[in-house]
Amino acid sequence: MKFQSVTGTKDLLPSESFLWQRIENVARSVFERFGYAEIRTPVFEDTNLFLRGIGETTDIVGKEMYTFKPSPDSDESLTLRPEMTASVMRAYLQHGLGGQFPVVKVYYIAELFRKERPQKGRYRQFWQLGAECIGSALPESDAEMIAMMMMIYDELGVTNATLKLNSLGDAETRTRYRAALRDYLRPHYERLDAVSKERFEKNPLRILDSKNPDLQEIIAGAPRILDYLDEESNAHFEAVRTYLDELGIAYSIDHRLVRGLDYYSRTAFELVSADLGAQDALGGGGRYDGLAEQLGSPKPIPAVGFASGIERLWLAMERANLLRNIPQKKPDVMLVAQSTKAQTWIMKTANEWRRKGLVVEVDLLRRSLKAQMREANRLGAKFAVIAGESELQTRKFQLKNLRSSEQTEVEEERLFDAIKAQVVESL
RNA sequence: GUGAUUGUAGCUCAGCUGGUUAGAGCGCCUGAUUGUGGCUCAGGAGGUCGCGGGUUCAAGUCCCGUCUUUCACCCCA
Repeated sequence: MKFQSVTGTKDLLPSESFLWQRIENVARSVFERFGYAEIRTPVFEDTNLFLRGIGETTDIVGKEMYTFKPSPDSDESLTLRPEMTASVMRAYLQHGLGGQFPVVKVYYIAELFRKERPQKGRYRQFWQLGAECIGSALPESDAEMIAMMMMIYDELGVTNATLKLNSLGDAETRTRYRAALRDYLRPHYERLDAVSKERFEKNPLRILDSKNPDLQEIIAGAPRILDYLDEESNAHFEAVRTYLDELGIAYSIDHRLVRGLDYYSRTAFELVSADLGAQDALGGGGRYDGLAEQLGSPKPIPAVGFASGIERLWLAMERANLLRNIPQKKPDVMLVAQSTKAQTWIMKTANEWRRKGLVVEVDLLRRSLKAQMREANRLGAKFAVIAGESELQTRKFQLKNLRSSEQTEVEEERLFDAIKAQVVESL
């Protein structure tokens, strides 16, 4: 084969696109019930936006971004977006949305790009659905964000998953905690693996994430960030928990759920699926009160958001057998022609009926009557109308119900209503 | 980026230690009724065996490279 899709990218074929649409429709429906409006931003941005927004030391910026120049001799550097939060905040600041609305609530369903080695549920071009709530520092917005995310999963039927919750406190909390964690780990330093040793200096919080079984004992004894929370963060966290309890949303505290970047604060959450492998995070999010300032805002702007990988959501639904029950739109009727003259009648009639709202199929290959009937059956059409010489003369057509196999003769002017009535009935 | 793994018809796969025209199921097409689907039966189309080198009298089968798939690591904002 001469051409194929590039490594880490995937085609969404017609046979399954309706499943994808189902996920999108459920998500949109929930977002809108929460009063969130869609935002669409360009797929590429000034590279500096992500350098500032994500942090220059991270792997993403270092090796996982698709960065390019608009022209060979340009000084400009552009990057395909590896995430949405920076873009949304940029748009918020650029258009002064905060000046028009005290709280801005937006959602997106967007494709993102990261140059990672592909594996299960992880592609180089992938889709996320997510939301950002900008302008409130209060726990109500955290709780609402989590509730919204959970409602989407719930309505899609994804229930075999655990919501993990933690609080990162404020910047000072993390400084104190990081110091405490290093103090704790220092006596065990020699027992750490190479990766953890490197993290010890760079980002000791990440050591808590290590999957190395030899380290679990050490990790289990590590101090917990929740014990280092400042008073306000603690109150905030308690409030979020109370709201979740009241809303009937189950969660488990996971003090190992951490985020390394400085603009994160307080609430962090993640939904982990039991049906997936190593890439088991379905979605997650948290509070990022420090991001706006990093992107040049003169004052801090509190915000909270979540994002969810659609490919992984898909995978989880597949594993849980949830994709099988999603109905596919089938044709209401197939118009079957038996001669060239009938072909003309069919073209004309199909067009009229489609205008009036029916889903009408017509054979485009001039196949035999038999083949057209077979096609009607394969497409799952509810009815077939057979038009041949005699029908055109008598203006009475054969109407066959392909479910019951009943066939009746119907006058031309009554055909549409006869089909319409039964199609509506069968829904 | 590291380590392993996969690649034969549209799809899922078989093909023993290298040996004649590469097979099956499903799907697709045609017919069994010159005006009718689903079931059954009978035919049929469809394959550069990922690609490029090499070894050999002979390679889908062995070797090397490359691309791709998958799994894990790194990382996951």
